[in-house]
Amino acid sequence: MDTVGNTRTGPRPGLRERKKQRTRDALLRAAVELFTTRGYDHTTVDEIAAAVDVSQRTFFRYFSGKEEAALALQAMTVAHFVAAVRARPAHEPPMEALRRAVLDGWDRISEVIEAVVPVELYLRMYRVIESTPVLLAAHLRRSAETEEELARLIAEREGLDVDADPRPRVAVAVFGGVIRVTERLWSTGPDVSLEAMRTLTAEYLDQVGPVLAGDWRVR
Amino acid sequence: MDTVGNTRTGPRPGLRERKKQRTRDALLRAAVELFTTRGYDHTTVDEIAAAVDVSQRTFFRYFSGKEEAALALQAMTVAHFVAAVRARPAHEPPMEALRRAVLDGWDRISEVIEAVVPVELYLRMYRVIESTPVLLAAHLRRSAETEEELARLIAEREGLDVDADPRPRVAVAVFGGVIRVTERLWSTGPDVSLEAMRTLTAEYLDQVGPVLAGDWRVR
DNA sequence: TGTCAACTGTCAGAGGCTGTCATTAGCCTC
DNA sequence: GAGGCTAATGACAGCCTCTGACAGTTGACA
Repeated sequence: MDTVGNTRTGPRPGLRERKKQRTRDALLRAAVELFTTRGYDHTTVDEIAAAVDVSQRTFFRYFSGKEEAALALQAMTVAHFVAAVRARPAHEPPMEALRRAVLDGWDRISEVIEAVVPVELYLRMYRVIESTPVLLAAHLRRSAETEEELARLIAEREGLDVDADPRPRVAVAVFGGVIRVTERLWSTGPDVSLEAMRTLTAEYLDQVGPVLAGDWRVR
Repeated sequence: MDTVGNTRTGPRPGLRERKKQRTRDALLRAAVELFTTRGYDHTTVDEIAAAVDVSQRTFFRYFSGKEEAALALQAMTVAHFVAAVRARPAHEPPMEALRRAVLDGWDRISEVIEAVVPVELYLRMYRVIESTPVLLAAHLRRSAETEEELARLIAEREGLDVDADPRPRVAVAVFGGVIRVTERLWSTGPDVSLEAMRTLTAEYLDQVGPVLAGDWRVR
């Protein structure tokens, strides 16, 4: 099964495969639905399984744990983001490529998510993640893994050795740091629209340069 | 009780307090000892409690969970780092203050840690954290909290409003991003000496400027 | 010294997660 | 289309983390 979970392509699979896909989708939907209404901590795996009329054991055959179910939607968008970076023209400077890839990602998010759940639900889940300590922690760890992948990707683009030249990892770390700030501000702020996320991201990325200039008091 | 755990100052406390401190230290030592030898996942709370001859319930009265015990040493050094930033002279530019505070932190780490466990054990524990998914996740979440605290601190230094001016948060995010890269490289690399950590940190922080310059191929 | 409050141990139980094994249900061949 | 093969599932049993409740113990302090 596709780890990321919802790539529907190729020839029509057999009944068995279709059934599995349906079960997984149903579990994911039920989980997100419950998480966003009752909260992550107040939702038990038994409840999720019961909502889909499946045994608890089966839930754990589709998801490595409660956590994975909660982060599955995120994983999908992240995968598309990485693909977008990979697709950027080679002549773009690294930071520029990363910047355009995220902003593009936010623009295309509906296409990716809507196949499984309404985007609105995805946005609500995003806030659950940000406000639930264990989920935030897991999310940050995954972000670290993504950063490693991106660093290798950037190094390749620029014809560098990731383990010899610090710049790819530093670039991605700087970028990732800013992205995480915007994620948190957006999810705790008043305007949770996609447009707000876009402008916030762009605005904050623009601040990296000024920040390095020593004296901030002169604006 | 002090959350960070091991600030021994002020007048000599009563027998009860001293006993509590001893129990906590013993639990922490036992935990770290077991984590670094058997590994975090293969150590149960029962084993830690048994090693100190205390009930499992008591362990949970001193630490909110297994995780907190594993990150307690880290928490101590982080607290000292934040204090160091606070102590930097006001005329230093933000990034400079942060940089000097970390490097200072590494220099003084023995003074902070040695009161509880040998530094060597601390360094080994550091690597356990970095190589244990759940611990790394928790560590990253705490780092995010620290960043928020630092952002407020920097904003205050510079006479800015954290919620109005993006720069404090961006600065800290950039800094934190680089620090985390060095942490990971160091803990997975061949040379785990303190000196290696110091030079790695300095070297990588120096790369932030160059990274933002567009064309990397011209070195 | 006796009372109070803090600390501890014991017990019971919820919830996440795993191994095992029997049963069910697609799939494929003859 | 009957039967064998194998993947998927359900049903337990059990480990581990963590919490609440209650009773026993031990410093602190008048």
